[in-house]
Amino acid sequence: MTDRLMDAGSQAPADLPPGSDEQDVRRRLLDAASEEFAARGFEAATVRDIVARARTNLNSINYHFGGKQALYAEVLRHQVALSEARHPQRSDERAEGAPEAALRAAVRRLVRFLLDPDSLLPRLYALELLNPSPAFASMGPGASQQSALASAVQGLLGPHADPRLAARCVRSIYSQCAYFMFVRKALPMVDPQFRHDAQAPDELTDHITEFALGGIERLRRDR
Amino acid sequence: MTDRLMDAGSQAPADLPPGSDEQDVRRRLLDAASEEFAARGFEAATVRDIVARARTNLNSINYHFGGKQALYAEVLRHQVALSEARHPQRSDERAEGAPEAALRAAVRRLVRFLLDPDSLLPRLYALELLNPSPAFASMGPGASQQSALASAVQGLLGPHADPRLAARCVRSIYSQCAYFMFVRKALPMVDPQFRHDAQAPDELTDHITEFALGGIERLRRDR
DNA sequence: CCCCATTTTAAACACTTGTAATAAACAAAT
DNA sequence: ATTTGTTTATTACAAGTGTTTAAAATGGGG
Repeated sequence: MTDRLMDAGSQAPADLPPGSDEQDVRRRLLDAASEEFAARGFEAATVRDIVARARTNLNSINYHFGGKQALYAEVLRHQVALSEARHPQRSDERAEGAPEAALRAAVRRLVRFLLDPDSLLPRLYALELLNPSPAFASMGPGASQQSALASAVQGLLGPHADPRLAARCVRSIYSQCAYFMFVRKALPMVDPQFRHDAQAPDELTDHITEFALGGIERLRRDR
Repeated sequence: MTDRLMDAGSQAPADLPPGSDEQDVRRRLLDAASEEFAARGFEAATVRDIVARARTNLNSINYHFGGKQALYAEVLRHQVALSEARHPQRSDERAEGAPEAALRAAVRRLVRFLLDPDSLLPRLYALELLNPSPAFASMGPGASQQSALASAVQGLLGPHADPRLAARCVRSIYSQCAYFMFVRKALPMVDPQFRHDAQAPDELTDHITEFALGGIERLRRDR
């Protein structure tokens, strides 16, 4: 009956000394589950595969997290935190400089995040977008990503622009980046000539930025 | 032992008279499976739910199609054929007229196809893109959709344009359309202000076309 | 040393899955 | 009317699922 959630206060302040004794299994479980969920999706991923990858027993998930669903929710939170640490909001994105630079910075951050081969979040996020689960709300559906884009677009369109036009432009840019989040796995089949080099993110950033600058400029003139 | 595939020659020429006697169950199965696969994905969809929806028995799938996978492959082919009938390649898309008109026509066709609420293909296609199955190749991964776009972009960029630039522009346009194919289900959560009216496709077409014309024009000047 | 809370194992459970085996119903032709 | 080939219906099965139960091990304070 001693729920795992209750001893967080009794042991949390002193569980680091033994080299992450308590956190060890939990961490391994979190990592293994992240990979399984990202690779196969929530339903297709099995608790047996997860515990095998984490080198622990079948009951661990229920003991440490309370079930498969709770583990999944924790995985989402964990990966969001991880990704936010790896792609911090840089200071120059909100800067007052040229709107073109702000747009380029926002696009670059988005592209790097979505193409980061070491992050499992884009895949998990894409799966959730295609098939939203109750845990989706906890990810704060990409609002932070689009906010930087929104202010840059606002700067380019001018303060008196139609907000709906601005929203459409933001979506036009965001969708070009998000595309790779969705088709990553099928990219060789649908876009065989796409090279996944180290410089791919920068080339992509340049193209999307220029394309967007042209599109925004034309729509601004059209009124 | 009498395989269903063998009597296609012996009964096919005379199975229509009794009001689609033979085709009836098969058709119902195909329709039910299309909806289940589109709603839940291949693995999550169960043969029991499918046969229940088709108002037939559990063995029908194995008898008429030979298994769940074969049924799925048939569903993909069926839906592709259905969609191609509903969205025929119009003659003015390849016309020699103004490249702007060609682009607008290609975008319009793409948007209408992807936003068609009565077609299950976009969902099935999105599922396959996110998680390609062996049956994915049989869909001819959207090549026909992008070819119209490609020729329009080519016409706008000029005959001496860098083919890689043209490919990037095509992808920029296609991704803006495909975005809705992926996020349709989560649209209320990620884009609450998007109205799914009857005129939504046309507004979308206009915006994407103008945005793309501006982007292409800028990239053409950039060289 | 021993008790006790915590954690780890291991086994079992109840349920669902796709498919195979088998039986029943049906329709048409001899 | 009976036989034959085809379709439908029912049942059974083996494998896999998440979860529960209960036993074993662990590791510090009394």
